[in-house]
Amino acid sequence: MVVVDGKNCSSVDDSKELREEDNTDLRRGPWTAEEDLKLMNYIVNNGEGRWNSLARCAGINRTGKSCRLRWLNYLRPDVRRGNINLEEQLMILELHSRWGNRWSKIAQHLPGRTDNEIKNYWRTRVQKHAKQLKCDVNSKQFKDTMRYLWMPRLIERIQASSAATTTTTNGAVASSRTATADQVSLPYERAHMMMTSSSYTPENSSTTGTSSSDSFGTSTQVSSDLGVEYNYNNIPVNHNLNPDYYQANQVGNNCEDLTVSTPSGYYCNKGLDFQEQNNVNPWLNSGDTSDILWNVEDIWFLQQQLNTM
DNA sequence: AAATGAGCCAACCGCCTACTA
DNA sequence: TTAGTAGGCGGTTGGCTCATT
Repeated sequence: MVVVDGKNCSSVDDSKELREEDNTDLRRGPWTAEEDLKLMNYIVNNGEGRWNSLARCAGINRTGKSCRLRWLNYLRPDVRRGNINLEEQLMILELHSRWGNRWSKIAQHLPGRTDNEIKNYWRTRVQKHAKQLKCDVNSKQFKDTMRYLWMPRLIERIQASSAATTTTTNGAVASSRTATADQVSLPYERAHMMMTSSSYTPENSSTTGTSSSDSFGTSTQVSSDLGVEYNYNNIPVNHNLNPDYYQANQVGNNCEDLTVSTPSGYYCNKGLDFQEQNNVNPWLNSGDTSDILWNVEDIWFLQQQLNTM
Protein backbone atom coordinates (compact mmCIF):
# COMPACT_ATOMS: atom_id res chain seq x y z
CA MET A 1 0.00 0.00 0.00
CA VAL A 2 1.18 3.48 -0.86
CA VAL A 3 0.25 6.62 0.97
CA VAL A 4 0.07 9.88 -0.89
CA ASP A 5 -1.10 13.08 0.70
CA GLY A 6 -2.29 11.11 3.65
CA LYS A 7 -4.64 8.95 1.62
CA ASN A 8 -4.54 5.27 0.97
CA CYS A 9 -3.21 4.24 -2.38
CA SER A 10 -3.99 0.58 -2.53
CA SER A 11 -2.90 -1.25 -5.60
CA VAL A 12 -6.14 -3.15 -5.52
CA ASP A 13 -9.53 -1.68 -6.15
CA ASP A 14 -10.97 1.05 -3.99
CA SER A 15 -13.09 0.35 -0.97
CA LYS A 16 -16.55 1.87 -0.89
CA GLU A 17 -15.71 3.62 2.31
CA LEU A 18 -12.73 5.27 0.75
CA ARG A 19 -14.65 6.41 -2.30
CA GLU A 20 -17.43 7.94 -0.26
CA GLU A 21 -14.90 9.72 1.86
CA ASP A 22 -13.14 11.10 -1.16
CA ASN A 23 -16.26 12.20 -2.97
CA THR A 24 -16.68 15.03 -0.51
CA ASP A 25 -15.34 18.43 -1.45
CA LEU A 26 -13.97 17.35 -4.77
CA ARG A 27 -12.72 20.22 -6.84
CA ARG A 28 -14.46 21.22 -10.05
CA GLY A 29 -13.90 23.79 -12.73
CA PRO A 30 -10.68 24.87 -14.43
CA TRP A 31 -7.54 22.99 -13.64
CA THR A 32 -4.63 24.69 -11.95
CA ALA A 33 -1.02 24.36 -13.07
CA GLU A 34 -0.28 22.48 -9.89
CA GLU A 35 -2.99 19.93 -10.57
CA ASP A 36 -1.78 19.50 -14.13
CA LEU A 37 1.72 18.91 -12.87
CA LYS A 38 0.57 16.33 -10.36
CA LEU A 39 -1.41 14.49 -12.96
CA MET A 40 1.37 14.50 -15.54
CA ASN A 41 3.99 13.42 -13.08
CA TYR A 42 1.88 10.59 -11.82
CA ILE A 43 1.02 9.29 -15.27
CA VAL A 44 4.61 9.56 -16.45
CA ASN A 45 5.74 7.46 -13.52
CA ASN A 46 2.83 5.07 -13.17
CA GLY A 47 0.91 5.07 -16.41
CA GLU A 48 -2.72 5.87 -16.99
CA GLY A 49 -5.91 3.98 -16.18
CA ARG A 50 -7.75 3.25 -12.95
CA TRP A 51 -8.59 6.90 -12.84
CA ASN A 52 -10.31 7.10 -9.48
CA SER A 53 -7.41 5.60 -7.61
CA LEU A 54 -5.04 7.54 -9.83
CA ALA A 55 -6.64 10.78 -8.76
CA ARG A 56 -6.32 9.85 -5.11
CA CYS A 57 -2.79 8.53 -5.36
CA ALA A 58 -1.65 11.55 -7.29
CA GLY A 59 -3.08 13.77 -4.59
CA ILE A 60 -5.56 15.36 -6.95
CA ASN A 61 -8.83 16.25 -5.31
CA ARG A 62 -10.96 15.54 -8.36
CA THR A 63 -12.98 12.69 -9.78
CA GLY A 64 -11.28 10.07 -11.86
CA LYS A 65 -13.42 11.10 -14.77
CA SER A 66 -12.18 14.63 -14.50
CA CYS A 67 -8.57 13.45 -14.47
CA ARG A 68 -9.12 11.22 -17.44
CA LEU A 69 -10.71 14.00 -19.43
CA ARG A 70 -7.99 16.46 -18.54
CA TRP A 71 -5.32 14.01 -19.62
CA LEU A 72 -6.97 12.94 -22.85
CA ASN A 73 -8.09 16.35 -24.00
CA TYR A 74 -5.28 18.55 -22.81
CA LEU A 75 -2.21 17.07 -21.17
CA ARG A 76 -1.52 14.09 -23.38
CA PRO A 77 1.78 14.79 -25.18
CA ASP A 78 0.49 13.94 -28.63
CA VAL A 79 -2.60 16.07 -28.44
CA ARG A 80 -2.87 18.79 -31.07
CA ARG A 81 -4.96 21.83 -30.40
CA GLY A 82 -6.28 24.68 -32.49
CA ASN A 83 -5.89 25.40 -36.20
CA ILE A 84 -7.86 22.60 -37.72
CA ASN A 85 -6.40 22.57 -41.18
CA LEU A 86 -7.98 21.94 -44.56
CA GLU A 87 -7.34 18.22 -44.66
CA GLU A 88 -8.72 17.82 -41.20
CA GLN A 89 -11.80 19.83 -42.11
CA LEU A 90 -12.35 17.67 -45.12
CA MET A 91 -11.88 14.56 -43.07
CA ILE A 92 -14.34 15.73 -40.46
CA LEU A 93 -16.98 16.56 -43.03
CA GLU A 94 -16.45 13.29 -44.81
CA LEU A 95 -16.46 11.12 -41.73
CA HIS A 96 -19.40 12.94 -40.21
CA SER A 97 -21.40 12.37 -43.35
CA ARG A 98 -20.55 8.75 -42.95
CA TRP A 99 -20.93 8.22 -39.23
CA GLY A 100 -22.86 11.18 -37.88
CA ASN A 101 -22.05 12.37 -34.37
CA ARG A 102 -19.66 9.56 -33.64
CA TRP A 103 -17.04 11.99 -32.45
CA SER A 104 -14.75 9.47 -30.88
CA LYS A 105 -14.76 7.34 -33.98
CA ILE A 106 -14.07 10.36 -36.15
CA ALA A 107 -11.27 11.45 -33.84
CA GLN A 108 -9.51 8.14 -34.29
CA HIS A 109 -8.75 9.21 -37.84
CA LEU A 110 -7.43 12.64 -36.99
CA PRO A 111 -4.05 12.24 -35.35
CA GLY A 112 -3.81 14.12 -32.11
CA ARG A 113 -7.32 15.53 -32.29
CA THR A 114 -9.77 14.75 -29.53
CA ASP A 115 -13.41 13.93 -29.88
CA ASN A 116 -14.15 17.00 -27.81
CA GLU A 117 -12.30 19.29 -30.18
CA ILE A 118 -13.94 17.82 -33.23
CA LYS A 119 -17.31 18.09 -31.58
CA ASN A 120 -16.63 21.72 -30.73
CA TYR A 121 -15.47 22.40 -34.26
CA TRP A 122 -18.65 20.93 -35.65
CA ARG A 123 -20.89 22.83 -33.32
CA THR A 124 -19.18 26.18 -33.65
CA ARG A 125 -18.11 26.24 -37.29
CA VAL A 126 -20.21 23.85 -39.27
CA GLN A 127 -23.43 24.63 -37.50
CA LYS A 128 -22.66 28.30 -37.90
CA HIS A 129 -22.63 27.87 -41.65
CA ALA A 130 -25.91 26.02 -41.49
CA LYS A 131 -27.34 28.90 -39.55
CA GLN A 132 -26.05 31.36 -42.12
CA LEU A 133 -27.75 29.34 -44.80
CA LYS A 134 -30.91 29.33 -42.74
CA CYS A 135 -31.22 25.60 -42.83
CA ASP A 136 -30.88 22.84 -40.30
CA VAL A 137 -27.47 21.25 -40.02
CA ASN A 138 -29.12 17.85 -40.36
CA SER A 139 -31.22 18.80 -43.34
CA LYS A 140 -30.67 17.24 -46.69
CA GLN A 141 -30.10 20.64 -48.22
CA PHE A 142 -27.24 21.41 -45.92
CA LYS A 143 -25.72 17.99 -46.32
CA ASP A 144 -25.91 18.42 -50.07
CA THR A 145 -24.26 21.79 -49.79
CA MET A 146 -21.47 20.29 -47.74
CA ARG A 147 -21.00 17.42 -50.09
CA TYR A 148 -21.25 19.11 -53.42
CA LEU A 149 -19.87 22.51 -52.69
CA TRP A 150 -17.97 22.75 -49.46
CA MET A 151 -16.00 19.52 -49.70
CA PRO A 152 -15.06 19.95 -53.35
CA ARG A 153 -13.92 23.44 -52.49
CA LEU A 154 -11.80 22.10 -49.70
CA ILE A 155 -10.26 19.61 -52.09
CA GLU A 156 -9.56 22.37 -54.56
CA ARG A 157 -7.87 24.43 -51.94
CA ILE A 158 -5.86 21.50 -50.71
CA GLN A 159 -4.71 20.87 -54.25
CA ALA A 160 -3.97 24.51 -54.79
CA SER A 161 -1.95 24.80 -51.64
CA SER A 162 -0.17 21.58 -52.47
CA ALA A 163 0.76 22.95 -55.88
CA ALA A 164 1.92 26.18 -54.33
CA THR A 165 4.06 24.28 -51.88
CA THR A 166 5.55 22.20 -54.64
CA THR A 167 6.37 25.29 -56.62
CA THR A 168 7.98 26.90 -53.65
CA THR A 169 9.91 23.80 -52.85
CA ASN A 170 11.27 23.76 -56.34
CA GLY A 171 12.47 27.28 -55.82
CA ALA A 172 10.85 28.59 -58.96
CA VAL A 173 8.15 30.83 -57.62
CA ALA A 174 7.45 32.05 -54.15
CA SER A 175 4.07 30.90 -53.02
CA SER A 176 1.48 33.33 -51.88
CA ARG A 177 -1.64 32.76 -49.89
CA THR A 178 -3.51 34.91 -52.34
CA ALA A 179 -1.76 33.79 -55.44
CA THR A 180 -4.41 31.74 -57.16
CA ALA A 181 -8.03 32.21 -57.89
CA ASP A 182 -8.84 28.85 -56.41
CA GLN A 183 -7.45 29.88 -53.11
CA VAL A 184 -9.49 33.00 -53.05
CA SER A 185 -12.90 31.69 -53.91
CA LEU A 186 -14.73 29.18 -55.93
CA PRO A 187 -15.90 30.72 -59.19
CA TYR A 188 -19.60 31.30 -59.28
CA GLU A 189 -19.96 29.60 -62.57
CA ARG A 190 -18.60 26.47 -61.03
CA ALA A 191 -20.75 26.73 -57.96
CA HIS A 192 -23.77 27.28 -60.12
CA MET A 193 -22.85 24.34 -62.29
CA MET A 194 -22.53 22.16 -59.24
CA MET A 195 -25.98 22.98 -58.16
CA THR A 196 -27.70 22.91 -61.52
CA SER A 197 -25.88 21.16 -64.33
CA SER A 198 -26.33 17.63 -65.52
CA SER A 199 -22.83 16.75 -64.40
CA TYR A 200 -24.01 17.44 -60.91
CA THR A 201 -26.38 14.64 -61.41
CA PRO A 202 -27.35 13.36 -58.14
CA GLU A 203 -30.95 12.90 -58.02
CA ASN A 204 -31.46 15.88 -55.82
CA SER A 205 -30.21 18.73 -57.90
CA SER A 206 -31.94 19.08 -61.18
CA THR A 207 -32.18 22.43 -62.88
CA THR A 208 -35.83 22.51 -62.03
CA GLY A 209 -34.85 22.72 -58.44
CA THR A 210 -36.77 19.70 -57.36
CA SER A 211 -35.48 17.06 -55.06
CA SER A 212 -36.34 13.52 -55.85
CA SER A 213 -34.37 11.53 -53.37
CA ASP A 214 -33.89 11.36 -49.69
CA SER A 215 -30.72 9.37 -49.57
CA PHE A 216 -27.14 10.16 -50.31
CA GLY A 217 -26.39 6.54 -50.36
CA THR A 218 -28.25 6.08 -53.58
CA SER A 219 -26.18 8.60 -55.42
CA THR A 220 -24.77 7.08 -58.54
CA GLN A 221 -22.03 9.50 -59.47
CA VAL A 222 -21.11 11.21 -56.28
CA SER A 223 -21.09 9.37 -53.05
CA SER A 224 -20.05 10.12 -49.56
CA ASP A 225 -17.62 7.33 -49.09
CA LEU A 226 -13.99 8.12 -48.89
CA GLY A 227 -13.53 6.31 -52.07
CA VAL A 228 -15.65 8.97 -53.55
CA GLU A 229 -15.70 10.24 -57.02
CA TYR A 230 -15.96 13.96 -57.21
CA ASN A 231 -16.21 13.74 -60.92
CA TYR A 232 -16.41 17.28 -61.99
CA ASN A 233 -13.96 19.98 -62.83
CA ASN A 234 -10.75 18.15 -62.15
CA ILE A 235 -11.70 17.06 -58.70
CA PRO A 236 -9.65 13.94 -58.18
CA VAL A 237 -11.20 10.57 -58.56
CA ASN A 238 -10.00 7.80 -56.36
CA HIS A 239 -10.99 4.29 -57.16
CA ASN A 240 -8.73 2.53 -54.76
CA LEU A 241 -10.38 2.94 -51.42
CA ASN A 242 -12.36 0.10 -50.11
CA PRO A 243 -15.56 1.37 -48.51
CA ASP A 244 -14.71 -0.78 -45.55
CA TYR A 245 -11.27 0.68 -45.30
CA TYR A 246 -11.96 2.56 -42.13
CA GLN A 247 -13.63 -0.16 -40.22
CA ALA A 248 -10.86 -2.50 -41.19
CA ASN A 249 -8.19 -0.10 -40.09
CA GLN A 250 -9.58 1.33 -36.93
CA VAL A 251 -7.07 1.52 -34.18
CA GLY A 252 -6.73 2.97 -30.74
CA ASN A 253 -5.91 6.51 -29.93
CA ASN A 254 -2.24 6.17 -30.58
CA CYS A 255 -0.68 8.89 -32.62
CA GLU A 256 1.81 6.71 -34.37
CA ASP A 257 -0.81 4.16 -35.24
CA LEU A 258 -3.16 6.81 -36.43
CA THR A 259 -0.61 8.25 -38.76
CA VAL A 260 -0.41 4.90 -40.39
CA SER A 261 -4.01 3.93 -40.28
CA THR A 262 -5.72 7.10 -41.36
CA PRO A 263 -6.59 7.24 -45.01
CA SER A 264 -3.45 9.21 -45.46
CA GLY A 265 -2.85 7.22 -48.55
CA TYR A 266 -5.72 9.10 -50.04
CA TYR A 267 -3.90 12.31 -49.38
CA CYS A 268 -0.45 10.87 -49.72
CA ASN A 269 -1.28 10.13 -53.29
CA LYS A 270 -1.54 13.84 -53.75
CA GLY A 271 1.51 14.63 -51.72
CA LEU A 272 -0.49 15.59 -48.69
CA ASP A 273 0.61 13.20 -46.09
CA PHE A 274 -0.20 14.11 -42.53
CA GLN A 275 3.44 14.22 -41.65
CA GLU A 276 3.89 16.94 -44.17
CA GLN A 277 0.99 19.02 -43.13
CA ASN A 278 2.00 18.87 -39.53
CA ASN A 279 5.49 20.07 -39.94
CA VAL A 280 6.33 21.51 -43.28
CA ASN A 281 3.62 23.31 -45.09
CA PRO A 282 3.05 26.73 -43.60
CA TRP A 283 0.00 27.37 -45.74
CA LEU A 284 -1.77 24.32 -44.44
CA ASN A 285 -1.02 25.12 -40.88
CA SER A 286 -1.47 28.81 -40.89
CA GLY A 287 -4.41 29.80 -38.84
CA ASP A 288 -8.00 28.91 -38.94
CA THR A 289 -9.14 28.63 -42.48
CA SER A 290 -12.67 27.50 -42.03
CA ASP A 291 -14.25 30.88 -41.96
CA ILE A 292 -12.95 31.95 -45.31
CA LEU A 293 -14.59 29.06 -47.05
CA TRP A 294 -17.69 31.15 -47.29
CA ASN A 295 -18.03 34.77 -48.10
CA VAL A 296 -21.14 36.90 -48.11
CA GLU A 297 -21.79 36.27 -51.76
CA ASP A 298 -21.46 32.54 -51.26
CA ILE A 299 -24.03 32.63 -48.53
CA TRP A 300 -26.37 34.68 -50.68
CA PHE A 301 -25.90 32.38 -53.64
CA LEU A 302 -26.42 29.24 -51.61
CA GLN A 303 -29.52 30.64 -50.02
CA GLN A 304 -30.94 31.23 -53.46
CA GLN A 305 -30.14 27.68 -54.43
CA LEU A 306 -31.58 26.24 -51.27
CA ASN A 307 -34.74 28.23 -51.69
CA THR A 308 -35.30 26.62 -55.05
CA MET A 309 -34.80 23.08 -53.81
C1' DA B 1 -14.71 53.50 -20.97
C1' DA B 2 -18.46 50.60 -19.97
C1' DA B 3 -22.06 47.50 -21.40
C1' DT B 4 -23.57 43.98 -24.26
C1' DG B 5 -23.52 40.08 -27.27
C1' DA B 6 -21.40 36.35 -29.85
C1' DG B 7 -18.07 32.88 -30.41
C1' DC B 8 -15.27 29.55 -28.62
C1' DC B 9 -13.72 25.84 -25.79
C1' DA B 10 -12.75 23.38 -21.46
C1' DA B 11 -15.17 20.86 -18.37
C1' DC B 12 -19.19 18.62 -16.52
C1' DC B 13 -23.30 15.56 -16.73
C1' DG B 14 -25.82 11.54 -17.55
C1' DC B 15 -26.26 7.41 -19.89
C1' DC B 16 -24.42 3.16 -21.58
C1' DT B 17 -21.27 -0.77 -21.81
C1' DA B 18 -17.64 -3.68 -20.23
C1' DC B 19 -15.46 -5.60 -16.59
C1' DT B 20 -14.82 -7.77 -12.12
C1' DA B 21 -15.66 -9.84 -7.75
C1' DT C 1 -25.72 -14.74 -12.40
C1' DT C 2 -25.71 -10.38 -10.56
C1' DA C 3 -24.50 -6.10 -8.47
C1' DG C 4 -21.19 -2.63 -8.29
C1' DT C 5 -17.74 0.04 -10.48
C1' DA C 6 -14.78 2.17 -14.04
C1' DG C 7 -14.34 3.88 -18.34
C1' DG C 8 -16.13 5.72 -22.64
C1' DC C 9 -19.12 8.55 -25.20
C1' DG C 10 -22.22 12.27 -26.81
C1' DG C 11 -24.76 16.25 -25.22
C1' DT C 12 -24.70 20.37 -22.69
C1' DT C 13 -23.16 24.24 -20.01
C1' DG C 14 -20.45 27.95 -17.98
C1' DG C 15 -17.00 31.13 -18.30
C1' DC C 16 -13.53 33.52 -20.81
C1' DT C 17 -12.24 36.52 -24.70
C1' DC C 18 -13.00 39.66 -28.16
C1' DA C 19 -15.73 42.64 -31.08
C1' DT C 20 -19.30 45.88 -31.35
C1' DT C 21 -22.28 49.50 -29.70
